[in-house]
Amino acid sequence: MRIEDEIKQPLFQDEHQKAIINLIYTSGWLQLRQACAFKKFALTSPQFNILRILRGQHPQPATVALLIERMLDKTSNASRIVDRLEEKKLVTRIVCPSNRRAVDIRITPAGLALLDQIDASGALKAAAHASLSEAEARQLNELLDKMRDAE
Amino acid sequence: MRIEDEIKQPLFQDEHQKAIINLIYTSGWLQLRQACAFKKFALTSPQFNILRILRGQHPQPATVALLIERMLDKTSNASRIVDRLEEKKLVTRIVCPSNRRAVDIRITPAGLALLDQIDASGALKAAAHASLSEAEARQLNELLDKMRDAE
DNA sequence: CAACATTAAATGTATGTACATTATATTTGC
DNA sequence: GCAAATATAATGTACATACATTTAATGTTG
Repeated sequence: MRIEDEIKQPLFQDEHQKAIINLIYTSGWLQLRQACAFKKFALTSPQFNILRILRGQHPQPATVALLIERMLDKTSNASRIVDRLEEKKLVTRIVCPSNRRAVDIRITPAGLALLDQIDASGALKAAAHASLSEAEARQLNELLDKMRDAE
Repeated sequence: MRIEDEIKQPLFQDEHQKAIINLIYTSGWLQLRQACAFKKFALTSPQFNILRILRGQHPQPATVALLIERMLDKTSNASRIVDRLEEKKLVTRIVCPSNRRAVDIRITPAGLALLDQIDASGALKAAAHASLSEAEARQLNELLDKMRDAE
């Protein structure tokens, strides 16, 4: 369905304005689908993202600073998302011995097992393979990268 | 900059996965720019969106249900965003006389004046006219619309 | 080495999001 | 006409976001 019909706004100032609205709307649409997929595993999207970064580092630890650098939303509050993961025993937090200001965060075996389970469920694949061809997905990537080139 | 470099993840499962990540990342990037533009006017993005819908209705009122239908993020809690706008005297809330379950929400002259001020500042134009040509913006709109056609 | 600056994370506060529940008002069916 | 169903918004709770402030450790410089 065209964005005009989705949000019942028949007119936009121009194609750029429409693209902005469309982008934000489509991102929200996707994130809702993802959140729904994670819900079965009692995870939120940001929690999943942090777990995934930690798996990428495993068995090396990550600091909060590294998590922030790699997160999609750079300004979110990684400390408190790690709090939730720690409560669920999916990660551990240990003061870094070589720099006691930093904290080493590691994914636990339970965390790794949960990610495996999510991978196996195919929940993410379903959200990803919308109805674009590979060529169209590539074209979309190029346009988005270009869009962010503004200053 | 390519998404691989932005989030320092050199490899993706496939072009679709990458497009998903790229889309969510770019949407966040845009929303941050917009939020920054609104901050000068002491508004948040959802507050601005609701004010804009109310201006579209003016001088007719809108109900909460209508706001939800038109908002970009359909699941957000319109009631509480209207609370904030009411505190700032940018909107009024009056129980609808013909259906006392509903509430008529209207933008005030102060609200209209604020939107005019934001328009005049060109804050939104700057965020919108990223570095895409008109043809590219149109292509982006087509790809996004198509993407949402999944089931 | 002591005073100051910088770094790393945690915490505080206001706002927003997601979803369930509640409070009224209205409609519907008997 | 009244009980049950439905409609409409508000409220409660957990989590996340945005941004300022605080706490503590480490670096730097006179």
